[in-house]
Amino acid sequence: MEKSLDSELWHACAGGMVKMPPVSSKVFYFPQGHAEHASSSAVVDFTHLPRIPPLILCNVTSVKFLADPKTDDVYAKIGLIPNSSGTGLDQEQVLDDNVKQPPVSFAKTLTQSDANNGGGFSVPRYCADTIFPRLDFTADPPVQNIVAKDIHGETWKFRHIYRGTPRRHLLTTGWSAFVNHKRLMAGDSVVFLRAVSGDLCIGVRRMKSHGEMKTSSSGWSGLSDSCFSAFMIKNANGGCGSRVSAEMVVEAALKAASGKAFEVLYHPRMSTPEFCVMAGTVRQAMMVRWCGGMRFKMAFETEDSSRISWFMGNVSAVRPADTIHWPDSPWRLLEVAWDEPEMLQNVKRVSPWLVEPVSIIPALDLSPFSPPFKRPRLLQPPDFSINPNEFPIPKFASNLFGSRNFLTGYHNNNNNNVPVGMQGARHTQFNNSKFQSSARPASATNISDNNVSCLLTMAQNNSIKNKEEPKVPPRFVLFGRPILTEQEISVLHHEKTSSNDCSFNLETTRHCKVFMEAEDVGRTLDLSVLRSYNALREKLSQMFKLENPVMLHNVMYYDSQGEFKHVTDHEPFREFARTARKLKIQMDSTTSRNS
Amino acid sequence: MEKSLDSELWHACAGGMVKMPPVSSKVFYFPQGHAEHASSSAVVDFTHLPRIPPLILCNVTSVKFLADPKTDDVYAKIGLIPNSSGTGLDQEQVLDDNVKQPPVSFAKTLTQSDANNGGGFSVPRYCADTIFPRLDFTADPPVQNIVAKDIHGETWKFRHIYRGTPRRHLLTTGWSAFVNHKRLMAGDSVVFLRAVSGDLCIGVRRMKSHGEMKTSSSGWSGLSDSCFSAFMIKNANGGCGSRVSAEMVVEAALKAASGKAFEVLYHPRMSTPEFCVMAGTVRQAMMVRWCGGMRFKMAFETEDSSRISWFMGNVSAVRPADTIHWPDSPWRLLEVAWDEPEMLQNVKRVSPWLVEPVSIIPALDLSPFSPPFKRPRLLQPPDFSINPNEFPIPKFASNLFGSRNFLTGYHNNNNNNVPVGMQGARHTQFNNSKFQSSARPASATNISDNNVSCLLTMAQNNSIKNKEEPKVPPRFVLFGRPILTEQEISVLHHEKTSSNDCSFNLETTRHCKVFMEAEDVGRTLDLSVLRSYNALREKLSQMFKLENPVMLHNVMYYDSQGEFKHVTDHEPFREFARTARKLKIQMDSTTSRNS
DNA sequence: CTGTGGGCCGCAGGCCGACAA
DNA sequence: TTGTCGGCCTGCGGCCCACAG
Repeated sequence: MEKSLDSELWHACAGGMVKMPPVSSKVFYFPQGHAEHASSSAVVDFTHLPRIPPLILCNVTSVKFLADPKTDDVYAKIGLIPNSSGTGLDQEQVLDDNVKQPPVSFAKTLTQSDANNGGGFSVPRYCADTIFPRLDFTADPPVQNIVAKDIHGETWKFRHIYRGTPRRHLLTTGWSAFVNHKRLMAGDSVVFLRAVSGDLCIGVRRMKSHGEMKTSSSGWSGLSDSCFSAFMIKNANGGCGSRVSAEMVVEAALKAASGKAFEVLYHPRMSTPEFCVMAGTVRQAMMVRWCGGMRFKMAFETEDSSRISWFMGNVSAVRPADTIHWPDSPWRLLEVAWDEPEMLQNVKRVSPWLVEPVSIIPALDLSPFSPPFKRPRLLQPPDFSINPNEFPIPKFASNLFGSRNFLTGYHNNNNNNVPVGMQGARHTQFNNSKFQSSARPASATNISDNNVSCLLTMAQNNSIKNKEEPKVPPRFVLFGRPILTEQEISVLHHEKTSSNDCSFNLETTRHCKVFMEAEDVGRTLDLSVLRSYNALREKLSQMFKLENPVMLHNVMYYDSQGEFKHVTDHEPFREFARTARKLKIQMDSTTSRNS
Repeated sequence: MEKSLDSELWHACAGGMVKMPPVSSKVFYFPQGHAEHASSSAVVDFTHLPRIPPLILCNVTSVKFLADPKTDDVYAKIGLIPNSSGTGLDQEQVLDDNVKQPPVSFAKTLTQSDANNGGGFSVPRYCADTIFPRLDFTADPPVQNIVAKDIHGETWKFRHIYRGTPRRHLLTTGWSAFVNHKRLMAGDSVVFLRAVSGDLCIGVRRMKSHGEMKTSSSGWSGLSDSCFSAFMIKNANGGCGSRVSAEMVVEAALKAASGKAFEVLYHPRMSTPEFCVMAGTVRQAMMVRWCGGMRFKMAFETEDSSRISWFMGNVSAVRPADTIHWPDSPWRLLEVAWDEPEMLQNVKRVSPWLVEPVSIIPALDLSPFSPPFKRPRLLQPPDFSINPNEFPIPKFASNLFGSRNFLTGYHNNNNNNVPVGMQGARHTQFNNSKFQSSARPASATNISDNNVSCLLTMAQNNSIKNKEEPKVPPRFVLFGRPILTEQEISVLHHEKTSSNDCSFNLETTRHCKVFMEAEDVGRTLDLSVLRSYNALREKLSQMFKLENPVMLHNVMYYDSQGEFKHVTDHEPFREFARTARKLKIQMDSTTSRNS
């Protein structure tokens, strides 16, 4: 029943930043992080429990790669046993596993055209050339049927054709069925992968929901606060039972504290930091003498999961995240001030092993443009005392690593308090000198109302655009859903708030497809052919079978650039119709509803 | 959030046999019945709990009529508080509530054509005439939009048109949306109802799944064993969380036993008997000196939920259903042998208040034609001892009811072991003296073939004629009802007792209209135009789509004068056709049934 | 090279009368 | 009286090319 799925495809779906600890390796388990990860909006309450150490060294006994049967959401079940003997592989011993090349894969974020019900998928040439079976180009047109397995091992057939002027690769027949079955939307990604077995695989990566924008005003998916979790639970309610509950956290933490074997579930795409971290990684990070003002960089996945981006900031304080319950925990030990604070509003604290010190020069010299962190914090005692019983690593013991550590050379060149905390093989391509030369504080963007701000992504060339969200009454804000399961379709019903007022939540997926309550599933509203605001009113009136054209109180949408827009009859409507990605419409139908 | 829904529509959806106790009335709560009702295939386990009385007198503090938002499955939430003071209304005080006429409603089981995505719904004329708003027949075609509210108050709009050749009423536009939204299939029923407010309502009654037929080989839905429940749970699995769980039962039972207020959920369409029964009903039933061999009848809902039918049987034993856990419980006290055992295979035991003794004459006097029940059983100890603490009603204490009891006179006249156990308001129109005066053994009609006989009642003018049943094996005895209400007119069904043998119960009302089983409801058999016995045979054969003319073993009827007649091909048929009021026909169709 | 728009075609949804049960 | 069938029409899904960025 619970068979570990294909690890290659699993990792491709999980994203580039996810590295699962190998079996037999040593990790630190963080109950705090586990609680954060739990899909319960209520904070997991440890107060009534016996004291639990903030981090527990464990051996990894098993790792199962799993996926939600409905949503294809990947997650892992990790078997752990608290390690008192010190056996097990430390990080450097298992590098080979991590270093081995992943199989060739290609991820593409779906465009409107890919995701709309029009039919086809535009295959990037690189993907067709390197991953798909070779076409016979002597045929006219060159065409073949390809078969791809999804994460569950289900096979999907697609017609792959090379046609059009100019010629391009397309998936036609079969694609629409895949999109509908997986309920993909523009913005989601598909991953094609040629497994080492030779099988072609296809995976799904959901967009980090639009709802996230509203809740967190962050388009970033890397780290985020627990308010995210609240959203995702609600979202996953109708779904599987595989989410992490508060009870599971408590159970795991108690077992860990008492030395018993336990299991944890980890959802790599849930936007909370890993809570089972390779022991070596943590140890290295904690060898750094963290102090206020230190400059660092940290990797985040871009919104479309296609790339990794680095953000920079300064440590503004070093102190435990929860001084009451976890006074001696290194979890989220660092309070940080980002160079681009608007982008990462919800990331106030990070754990040391997630960041990498970059600055040779102490941060005290920052220019007036830098974010206003509090100087007094810099003067707080910079050394954070860790209970040596739990964390028996000397703070300045880089020499301990000796020549076995691939970072040694780097260390030796920077031994004047220089923080070092790289993790895994991920950053080997980094050219430090280059990075540091370009690292400078960004200008601080002042945001007046932080309840309604939105931040978006994300440009071609790794540059970040920031857009502020207009202030609107919250009831009109569309709370997007990343996925519509069969169950959820009817959740997306219209809500009759009063006798004369209907609020419809519509989601345009793709181009013009509108998901509505069950009876109207699949009905399409072709925004693109509508030339005017009034045309929209009439069209909606038709669709909902209202006797008179609806009064639209409010139409708001996110366009393809992630810009939040408010539509009125005075605005250029065509632009709306062309670019709307998600919208919410507040209708006033004083007439009763047909059908 | 949890607002009680429209009671009229709720009752229409729940079915004709469901009577909810009014607020302030007194009921007996049966933990055993509650456990049976629980949607858990695992038996609720009371063994580890403190002893709980088998029945607990409670006051009804609230009744909320609810429906599952997804499936429209109706259920009630009943607030109860154990009654120690004896306050609250007893049954007879609330008769008025029960007696009031239900609003006019019509249920139709969906045909393939109705449930197709082809589009429309064929409206039976009766429904269109009596329930829908009147069409303007001067228009061509006559057409209107009708609006109906579902159980949640949502409005649905349908185009109602009168067209086709020959003309018929149809619902077109809007119907498909309704079918899809409610996920209706052929075999499910819709209920149209004209509320007292004047609103048109539309409700849904799901088929008691196909599986049931196989599981139980019973088309009846009234009472059934728990094997039904197991199936229905499975059916409802995807549904709401409002089902009754074992935990809820335990909680309710504990609270009830300790005198605390509690709430129960009751799903009327789950095919388990009510476990909150009007106190008066239970008391009356328990005043009967139940003993083996007693003859009774019991009402069941027909498969299509459209009508109520009566089955007869004999009490084969009187003893608690669960001698170990509930040794002194009246719940399912009677072990019964049905006249038509194949029909009710799963109903082995019933509670006394669900059945009604029918025979005036002690079963000992039955003629040799009578069914061969075992004499020894009659000699078993007939008195069932009930713990007086829990059930403080003397067995022969009709005097306790005093003048408040409408049955008192009747009791007094029949104190020689005569079973009496009338229930509810159903029989209030019974005129006892009249009944008794006319009660005499009918001349035993000697029937050569005792496999086929029939008997009926009836009269024009509210007078009741009592006819003794011919002595025939009980399985073929149809027991008519003293009064035909408008509802009851179409009580009919056909029972396929074996592969080659169909037995049809037909009831003619008024002149010549014959209603038949679900698929044929409303089909008329115009007796008056039939000139011969053979014509009847052919006609019936047509109606039931039999390949050959049916063999009529027996046709018997009461005419408008209440005379009992036996029709053969030698009898004057025309007279039969003109005067028959009720009849039963036993067919022999050696040919198998079409369609 | 690849995203988007529009044309076009086939099919399913849905309304109809014919016909027979 | 009403269930089912086949016809017919419309609108949507889906495949195609043109064109532009």
